[in-house]
Amino acid sequence: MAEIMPDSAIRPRKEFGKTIAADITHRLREEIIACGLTPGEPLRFDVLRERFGVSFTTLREALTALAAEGLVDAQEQRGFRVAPVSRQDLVEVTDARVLIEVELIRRAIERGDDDWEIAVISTLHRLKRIEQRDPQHPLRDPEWKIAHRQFHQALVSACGSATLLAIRAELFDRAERYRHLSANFRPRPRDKAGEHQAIMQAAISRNPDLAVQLIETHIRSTADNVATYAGHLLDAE
Amino acid sequence: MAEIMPDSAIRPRKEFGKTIAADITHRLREEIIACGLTPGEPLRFDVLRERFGVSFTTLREALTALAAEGLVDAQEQRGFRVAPVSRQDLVEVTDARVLIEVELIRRAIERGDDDWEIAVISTLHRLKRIEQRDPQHPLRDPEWKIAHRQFHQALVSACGSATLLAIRAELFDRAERYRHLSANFRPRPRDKAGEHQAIMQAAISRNPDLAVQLIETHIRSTADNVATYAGHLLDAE
DNA sequence: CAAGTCCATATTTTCGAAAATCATATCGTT
DNA sequence: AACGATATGATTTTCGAAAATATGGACTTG
Repeated sequence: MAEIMPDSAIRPRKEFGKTIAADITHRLREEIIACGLTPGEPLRFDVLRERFGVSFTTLREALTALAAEGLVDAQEQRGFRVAPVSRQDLVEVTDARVLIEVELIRRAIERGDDDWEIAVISTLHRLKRIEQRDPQHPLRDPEWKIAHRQFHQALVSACGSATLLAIRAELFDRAERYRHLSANFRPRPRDKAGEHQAIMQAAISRNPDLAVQLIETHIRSTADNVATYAGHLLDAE
Repeated sequence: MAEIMPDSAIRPRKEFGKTIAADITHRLREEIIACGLTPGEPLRFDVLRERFGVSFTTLREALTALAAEGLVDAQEQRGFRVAPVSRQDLVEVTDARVLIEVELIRRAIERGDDDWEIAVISTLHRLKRIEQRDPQHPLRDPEWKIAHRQFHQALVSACGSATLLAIRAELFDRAERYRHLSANFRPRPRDKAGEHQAIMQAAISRNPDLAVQLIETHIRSTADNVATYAGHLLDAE
């Protein structure tokens, strides 16, 4: 009973954005990234309308925006569906991330000022504190996810290019969905805390070559993990 | 009289996409790229509605999609406007294009097969034929624009990453808008035909280092040209 | 039995009215 | 006159009904 009750009854209309459409976009994005909606699953208006308590039009706007981000697949005249996953797509996202993130970390190390250093250090600090709380399943902890995202965001924030940062953010979201996909099957997270610490130190000590190498390894090994433990989900489509 | 008449009276409803929204998105995109709409100009629903003969909702969907592409600026609760231009943005777009296009041309040269070679050669051939027709103002010729776009697209098409190709396409559009911006003030186009020919030959003869160098020069010199001849428009904002 | 056609239903897409929000002008107060 | 509050008009945003399109099943035909 309570599950079927529309959100509008228990939730304020606008949480994240100033418009309902922006709000729904945000909530749908989070849900797709967290694999609360299965990759490839059709996104029917009736269902979503009931769920979020908004109109056709507003939903359409949100879905259109997410389609542009690559999290939703728009099939003209045949509706929308959650973007499918595949080995090929995982490889593409991983390669694109490495290409861009490597460049951005170089620029950030070159240009970063005191504020940047402080942001990197403090976001890592918060991430570590949250990790102590529940070292088992970090991806299930919304706060860990936010802190993790903010640490990686802080690392490259001083790169000087809003354009590349926006592209990076989209790719990060798409990669995070794959991490969630494999989270249930992964035996135990590897030593991420140590990796983050090493990346932070390479960045703060202005060692671009080391930072780049650590970041690339970080991204690729995460993707390898996904391919290993969620392989059956990637081939099924 | 005839100018004020809505498009719906003289134009089929759907030209490019299967849905009206996709169609409007396409037409608005072309118009923004061609600077038929001034950078920074507010995009009022009443005006666009009259012009394109569609409803609020459909327009909103198109504008949302273009906002995700970076051609439109969405100001929540205060409508949309054509994305502003600036020196900073031009530099960012140029740098991002170089970063990505250089990588893609390398991959394409490595992986391209016979079909790729044929596509590169034939798109260049068509571009040259069109250039002979009207060597004065290529950017004003819609066919030249399409051929030019298709040649550059063909060059990287064999890179193997749909993800990076999509990002590249967005950046290409944003850069093309800057070319249009300066087109009216540029005294005379430099030897683009020769540059394209050289790039084609470097690609077909599988010389990645040369191709990369030529592409980077091609992109940067075009951007420099824009900065020179449209400088007054970039500072004004 | 395969393949095509037509119809009924499910679903998406589009529309214009209505609600919400913002921008501007007006007025009153200090 | 300067400032803040408030009302008014302009504009965006949201909604649910209506139109358009796709889907699946029953029926015919070769």
